[in-house]
Amino acid sequence: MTLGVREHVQESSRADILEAAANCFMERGYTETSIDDVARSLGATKGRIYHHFRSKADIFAEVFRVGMEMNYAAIERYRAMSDPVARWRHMAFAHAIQMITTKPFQRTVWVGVKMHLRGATTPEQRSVFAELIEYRTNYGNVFRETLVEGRESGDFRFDDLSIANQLMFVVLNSPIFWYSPRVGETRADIEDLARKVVTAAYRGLGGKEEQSTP
Amino acid sequence: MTLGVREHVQESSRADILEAAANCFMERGYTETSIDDVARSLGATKGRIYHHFRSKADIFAEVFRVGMEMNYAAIERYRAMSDPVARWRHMAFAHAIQMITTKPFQRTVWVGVKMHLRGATTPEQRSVFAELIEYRTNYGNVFRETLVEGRESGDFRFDDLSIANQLMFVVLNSPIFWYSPRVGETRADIEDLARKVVTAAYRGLGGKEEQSTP
DNA sequence: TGATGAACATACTACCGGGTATGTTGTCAA
DNA sequence: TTGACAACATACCCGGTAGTATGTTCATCA
Repeated sequence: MTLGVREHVQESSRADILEAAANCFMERGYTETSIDDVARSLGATKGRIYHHFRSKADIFAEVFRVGMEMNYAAIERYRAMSDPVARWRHMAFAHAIQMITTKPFQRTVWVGVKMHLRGATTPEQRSVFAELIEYRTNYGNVFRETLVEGRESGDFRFDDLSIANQLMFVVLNSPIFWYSPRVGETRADIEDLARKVVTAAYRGLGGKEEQSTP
Repeated sequence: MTLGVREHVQESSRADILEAAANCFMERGYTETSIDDVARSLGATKGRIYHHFRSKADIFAEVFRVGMEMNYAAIERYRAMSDPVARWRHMAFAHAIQMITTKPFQRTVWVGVKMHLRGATTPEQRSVFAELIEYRTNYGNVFRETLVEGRESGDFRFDDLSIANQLMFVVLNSPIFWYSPRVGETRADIEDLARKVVTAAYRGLGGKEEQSTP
C-alpha cells in the first residue's frame, strides 16, 4: 500500500510536474490551465514540461493514471475480506482518506471522467482515455459488487443498484469538493472526517445501525 | 411556483439564448464553450447574441440567476411548514425535481460556484458574482436551518452541521451529474428518481425510518 | 413613402495559449 | 579536453476565440 505520488512515478522531475499539474487542474480545470501556469508554479518554463511530456493531454492522462493507481493501492488489502459489510467499510474508509489526502489528483480524475462523458478528446487520446475510464470503471465495480453482496446478506437496503452506487460514490468522493486542509490538522482529524463521510454513505445505503469504523 | 425558463425571462429571444447557453455550459463547461457554439446551436451567429448580452460572462450570470430563481420558486410554498422533517422532505423533493428537470441551468450554477471559489472572475464581474453566490448561500441556509431544527427535535442525528449539510447537498444535487432523460419517461418516473435520492439523503442525515415522501 | 430603429449577419481585430524550433548550460565518459 | 547528450530556457508560429465595427433586412410610424 504505497499512497504517495513519489512511489508511483519514476523520475523526480516528472513527479514534480505531475503534482504541480494536478494542483492546477484542480484549481482551474483542464482548459483554464495553461502549460505556462504549470511551469510558473514550478518556477520554470514550458521547456522543462515539454522535455518530459509530449502534450498537455499527456500530462493530464498521467495525473489521472497516478490518481487511480493510488486508489487501487489503498483498497488492495481489503478486497479479499469475506464479510461484505466489513469489506465495504474498510474500502470506503480507505477511499475517503484517499479523496482527502490526494485531492488534486482525484479532482483531476473527476475532470477526466466528465471530459470523456462529453467526448472532449481527440482521436488519438481517445484510446488512452478509454483505457483510463475502464480502469476507473473496474475500480467502481469492486465497490458495486460489494453492494450486491451486502444487499443479498440483508445488510444493505436499496431498490436500484445503479442509483445506490452513484449516491454512495458522490458522498465518498465529495471531500474533493469541500475539504480544505486546516492549519495544525492531524492524521486523526482527517480520519475523523473520513469516518463521518463513511457513516453518511453507510446510512444512505440503508445499513444497519453503526458498529465502529476502522 | 413557476418552474420553467420562460416564466423567468422577459423576452423570448433572450430565453432561447439562455437555454442554448445553459446546454453548452453543461456539456462543455465555461471556457470550452465559445459564443459561436451557442450561436450555432441556435442556427444563428454572434451578432444575435451580442445584441442581447454584453459579454459571455453576462450570459453566464443570467443563466446562474435564472437557475437559482427557479429553485427558490420551487421550494417557496414549503418554507413555512412548521414540522421540520416534513418541511425538509418537501423542500428536498422539490429541489431534487429541479435538479432533474432543469439540469443544464443547475450544472451552470455548479460551474459558477466552482469558478467563484477559485476566484476566476474579473474585477467588475466580481460584484455581480458575489451577489449570485450570496443568493445561492441563502438558499442553502434555508435547508441548513431545517437541519438544525430537525436535529433539535431529535429527528436527525449527526455530529457536524456543516459536513451534514455538505453531504446532504451532494446527494440531492447529484442528479445533475448522473441523470439523463430516458425515452418515454413520464413525470412519475422522474418523481420516483427524486424519491430515491431524497430517501438516501434522509437516511444519511440519520433520519428515522421512512414515512412516505410527497 | 421614406426615415428610423430593432434584430440580426458579416467582416475584422487583438490576444491568448498549445506546440515547436532553436539556443544555453552543466555533466560525464572517452 | 572535448564532444555528446540531458535538462532545461527563449523565441517564435499559428489556430481559435472574445469582442467590435459595420453592413443588411424588415417592420412600424409619421
